[in-house]
Amino acid sequence: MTGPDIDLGGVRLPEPRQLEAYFALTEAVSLLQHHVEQQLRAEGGISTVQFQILMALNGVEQLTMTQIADGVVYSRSGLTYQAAQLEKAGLVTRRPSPDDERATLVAITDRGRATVGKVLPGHIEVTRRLLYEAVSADDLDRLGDTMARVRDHIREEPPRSAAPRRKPSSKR
Amino acid sequence: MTGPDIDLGGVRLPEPRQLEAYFALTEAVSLLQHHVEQQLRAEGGISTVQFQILMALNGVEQLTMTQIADGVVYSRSGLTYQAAQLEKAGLVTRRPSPDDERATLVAITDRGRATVGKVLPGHIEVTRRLLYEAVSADDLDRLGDTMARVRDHIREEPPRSAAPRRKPSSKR
DNA sequence: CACAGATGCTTCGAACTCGAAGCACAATCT
DNA sequence: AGATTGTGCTTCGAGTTCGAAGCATCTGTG
Repeated sequence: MTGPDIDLGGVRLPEPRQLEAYFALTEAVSLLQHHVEQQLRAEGGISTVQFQILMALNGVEQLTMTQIADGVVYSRSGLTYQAAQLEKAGLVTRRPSPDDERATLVAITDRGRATVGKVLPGHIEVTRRLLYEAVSADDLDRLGDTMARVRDHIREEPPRSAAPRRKPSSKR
Repeated sequence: MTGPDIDLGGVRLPEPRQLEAYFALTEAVSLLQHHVEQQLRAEGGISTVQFQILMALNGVEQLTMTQIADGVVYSRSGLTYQAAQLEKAGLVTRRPSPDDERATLVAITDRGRATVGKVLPGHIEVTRRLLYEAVSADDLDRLGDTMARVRDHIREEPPRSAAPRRKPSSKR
């Protein structure tokens, strides 16, 4: 996996190709997300996070806050805030779990489902126009495979809250 | 999340493969950016945006706010805020352009360069561990090509909400 | 030159975000 | 059981973000 890197002043820099891939990746996704945000706000009055929460709830009966947070890359407190917003807008309901008094069960309402239905076409249209249109079906497949692998790889990362191994490891 | 033939509000969704690619893409990048954010904050006390701004300024002598904004996906007002933060921290300088009194010229300071140098190794390490490690050099090349194409494609998009090319109605 | 519109940036208000701290309930230990 | 530790979520404060509106300057046209 580790290609031949350039050693420069003790810092191993990745090859230009690697950097290029990384920058293109983050920039393209930023641009994509920006357009998506606009569309969701304009057509449904919701944010991307809210849309993601609604999508997570759409197929299932209900989820706890923790279960939602596991699916969405988001802070717990931020999720609390957004869940409150969604409840205020009548798109979800919240109630304490009967099994565990600490847990909050969140469920999507008919109105929430309606909002998803109203916003989804435009969302798909945007992604189609910006993403699918730019790459071949074949490349898109490969892209999906690669990013799924990256996603799983990062998910498997150990929590780095207490392991700052700060060692240049004198291998010179 | 649901079956193969998803129909919400009479909308036909793209192929599952396409959706999978899109979701994997956004999720993986979100996870990656989260880790990057942590590293930059911990080792250099700066945010991702600030890092991007510094990186944009690193090679050149100076840039206007607009030029920076063109490179970073970010709102103008947000850029003003962050530039003020960076100036307060002594990492950049700001001064009005001699050519155009409206324009603000931003330049990185030695201290700014030092911060970049301090933070870059860790940044590279994180991307290596999370991204490069998960995919083969070959796939990474392909990924870079694809995302560069997507980026350019989106950049070419007509600014649908930014440029009011049609406002002939009433006089004011 | 006058002046209307464009351009570059900042200010403003409101909304959003995060981590730390807090609260209440649950599980585990002795 | 009582005490201790863990878990699920919310609250809180500080900082960040955006778009709209505002200000100053520039440019094009007559």
